[in-house]
Amino acid sequence: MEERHRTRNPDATRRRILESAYQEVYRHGYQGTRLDDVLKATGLTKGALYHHFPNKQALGYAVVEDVIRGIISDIWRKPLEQAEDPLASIIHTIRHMDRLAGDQITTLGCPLNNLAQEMSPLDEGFRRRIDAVYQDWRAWLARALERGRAQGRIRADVDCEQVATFIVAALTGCIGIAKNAQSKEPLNHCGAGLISYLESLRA
Amino acid sequence: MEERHRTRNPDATRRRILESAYQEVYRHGYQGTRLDDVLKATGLTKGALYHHFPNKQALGYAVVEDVIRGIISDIWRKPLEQAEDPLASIIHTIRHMDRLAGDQITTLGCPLNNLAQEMSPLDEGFRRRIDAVYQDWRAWLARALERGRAQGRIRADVDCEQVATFIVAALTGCIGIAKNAQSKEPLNHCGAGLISYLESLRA
DNA sequence: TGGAAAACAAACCAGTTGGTATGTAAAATA
DNA sequence: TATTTTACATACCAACTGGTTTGTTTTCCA
Repeated sequence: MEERHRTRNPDATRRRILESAYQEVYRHGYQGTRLDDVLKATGLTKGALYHHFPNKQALGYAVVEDVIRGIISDIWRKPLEQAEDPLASIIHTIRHMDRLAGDQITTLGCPLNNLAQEMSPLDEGFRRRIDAVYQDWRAWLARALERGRAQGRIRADVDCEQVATFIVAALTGCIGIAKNAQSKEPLNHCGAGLISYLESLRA
Repeated sequence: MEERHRTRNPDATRRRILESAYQEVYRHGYQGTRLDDVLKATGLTKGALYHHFPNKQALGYAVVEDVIRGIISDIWRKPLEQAEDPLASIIHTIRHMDRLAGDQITTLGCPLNNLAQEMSPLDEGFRRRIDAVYQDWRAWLARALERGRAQGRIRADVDCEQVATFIVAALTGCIGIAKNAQSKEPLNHCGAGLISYLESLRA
């Protein structure tokens, strides 16, 4: 039986720090994130932070691996695995992106892409961890597309790996456009282009 | 007659600072850019910097308006205006992106997108200036597409504005993927998806 | 049950960084 | 030519920021 601690709960503390760090990084970027601000939102102090993480970099790495990866997974992995018509599922997710990913997607963009564009050229550790999430994301898409192709719903000549890469790229680009415009409209406007491309893959 | 000053040339000094600032911002982001580093590359000092720019923010704004805008214009504006077959011109530019935009495009990404993703949610002044460049870029593409449609080279049912937006988004996304992978391969791999979409617009 | 280890809090520190005050030589101007 | 203005250089500073040290209270375990 799991025992409930009222006064201390290190796992929950770690998660509180991580969640706050994620929000700060999402809003201000990694370099723009101040550890004092991360802590202010939790009510904790430096002692707690440096007990759970050796330094700011390790906290940033953990945000990628423990928070952002889970967010992408929630939106894409399960729906794709369970979908009867994979292509329809992909299109559905793109169409309802703002609802599925939260309002912040329009104003703050894709948290994975944000970190990728900021940190990939600066820190190889970040780059590798971010790339691992992208690889997972592409793999979930590619496997779903292959299933659709095996079902005969998708054209036989479609290169599923390439299409998966393009979907990730194009969708990321669309979200980025919406973020810069600070409006939902371009996300739908631009997503329509991606969807029309996807429709063209139908058998 | 333009007189050549050997000892002082404020316009050239301003441009040296701007060019160096562009490189630093391109490499480290705006928040990651240190004014001392910008100056180190020029051999100038704070006195020169703060004579030409009131503060770091104004320098950042000038990088968008005076440097990045020119780079995008060089790559897209003239080729599109002069192209006989606009769609072929677009595809050509995408195919030879690494040559046209320089090697840095693979390792450092799109300078406009970098700043957009970092600064749009943080600074309205940045956002507006970046958005103005995006609007120009889309307009150049949309006008070229309309010309192609009028020529009968592009399908009559194509929404040129929407396609232009999608091209910008998808290409930006492709460059971002290549940057995170730190390799040219995904740029071509991913650009192929965009090109196959563009081919489908042919009449 | 008592000592060790874990989980924090609080105060502090040194390096960094955008910005400023002051000085000075070259150009423009009157 | 005298004077003002421009175009910088130099030295300096206050605020910020990641990280450390020390102290205290729980929790674990032998």
